[in-house]
Amino acid sequence: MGLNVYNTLTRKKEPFHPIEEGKVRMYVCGPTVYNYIHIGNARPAVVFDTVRRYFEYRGYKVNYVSNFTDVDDRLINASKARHQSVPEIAEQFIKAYKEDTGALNVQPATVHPRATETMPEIIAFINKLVESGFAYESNGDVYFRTRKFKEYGKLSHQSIDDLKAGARIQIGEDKEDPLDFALWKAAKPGEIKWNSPWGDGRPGWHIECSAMVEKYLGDTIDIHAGGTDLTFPHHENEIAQSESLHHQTMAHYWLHNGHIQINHEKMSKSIGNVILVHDLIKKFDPQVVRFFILTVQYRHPINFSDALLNDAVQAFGRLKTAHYNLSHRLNESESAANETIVEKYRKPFIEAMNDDFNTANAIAVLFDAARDANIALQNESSTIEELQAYLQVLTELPAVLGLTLADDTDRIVDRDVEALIQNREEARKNRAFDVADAIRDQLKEAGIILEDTPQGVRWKRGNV
RNA sequence: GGCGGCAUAGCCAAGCGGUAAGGCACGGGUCUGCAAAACCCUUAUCCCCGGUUCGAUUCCGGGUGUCGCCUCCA
Repeated sequence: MGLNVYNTLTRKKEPFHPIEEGKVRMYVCGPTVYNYIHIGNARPAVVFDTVRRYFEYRGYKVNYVSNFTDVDDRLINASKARHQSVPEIAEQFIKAYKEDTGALNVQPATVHPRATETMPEIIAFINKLVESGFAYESNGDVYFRTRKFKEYGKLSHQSIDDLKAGARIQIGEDKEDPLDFALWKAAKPGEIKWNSPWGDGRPGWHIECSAMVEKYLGDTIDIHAGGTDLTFPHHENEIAQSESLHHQTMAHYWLHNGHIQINHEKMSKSIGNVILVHDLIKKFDPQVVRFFILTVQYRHPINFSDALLNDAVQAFGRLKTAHYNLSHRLNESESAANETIVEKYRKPFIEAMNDDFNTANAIAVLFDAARDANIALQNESSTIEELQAYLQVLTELPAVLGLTLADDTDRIVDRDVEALIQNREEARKNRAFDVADAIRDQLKEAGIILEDTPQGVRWKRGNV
């Protein structure tokens, strides 16, 4: 069975067929860089990074493009508030974005285009729309003639007349129709601006994505993705712009991730419940945050809370412990993994991911492997090849999800600790358990937890 | 008002025609000098009412609850 993906356009799961054999062209709408990213921004980054990793795992070459919106109203407002220029603010938060997503083990995109660096293409795009009658200039602004694009509403499955009720015209706008949207906005005095055939100004939000997709990926791409809220109007508008110009499908598959909620309600500034990644990863291991995000199918909403994250800490710890205990037992020994065992978990994992990237089920396979590994670990007759296979499974499969179970703590202990462990072993041999237990308590105070196993003492760092 | 998602054990979450994966927590047990880690066992009238079917958590209709988009918010 091949890969099936849920397509917002058709509201169905469809078999995935790339335009070009063995290659995937995908575009993911990126952030507006006027602040640190919140966990809602992190979800698409993590989810679609996982999609990308899975494609690569299956042998595809992925051209992954994700933009930075580095000029818009919010950046201009931030610029005024902070008395910094728009480029300065953008630069600062692009850097922060890379740090935060990097911590979540999100790989950099193949290309991260910026709106301000795509200006010639954006202006040319608008120009062609004006020439073909799909757009018109009005007092220095340029608007898209929405009704002229007959398929408008096909992505969000809304009829144009239903949409009309919700459309509004802002003060100062001069549209022919309330549904029309801005491609270019005339600069107000003092605002950052670029020269264009319609006077100084800056691009509207939707046009940058159309221009970037065209520039970096072509007229038709495989996958276009983003948060569910982007379905309308952002993606609908992108389709209108690109397809009225190119006369061909903009993207074959439209993927949208569900939102993150706090206490079962929307995370928003007005409610004051926004959680920044920047802050969250001070409290929780970023890997756990990524793991937690992936425990839920990407299209469904996720509720966030410390209690839920703490459960995830426990769950993820179980996986890490299994990996660590395998490594400890295998120590330095180099041996081939038993392929039959590896396949036993690889197969259901792939099956899960093939079903619209069902990471929840994929993670369940990881837990099955961990349990079986623990059993094998207790069984004295287990062969090195078998144990090596479990280690392989618990390395290879998590990596597809962007997770690493390998122990990353500092394994170097100072000589005093080393000596204490030795002393305790001596004491235990002599059945001087009070002495041994005292040493164990002492080390526990110092954050080192000892575990006795048939293969000798094993230690790990831990709090309490 | 238009469009859509969701409702499964104490909690989180898969499954989506043949009487329920996985995780966290709780309780009991095994192993251990004692622990730790681990393993085993235990825990579900799948929101309600109709319908289709030999059979429905799974499909259809209705209802209730809940979340969201229709405001350049991922």
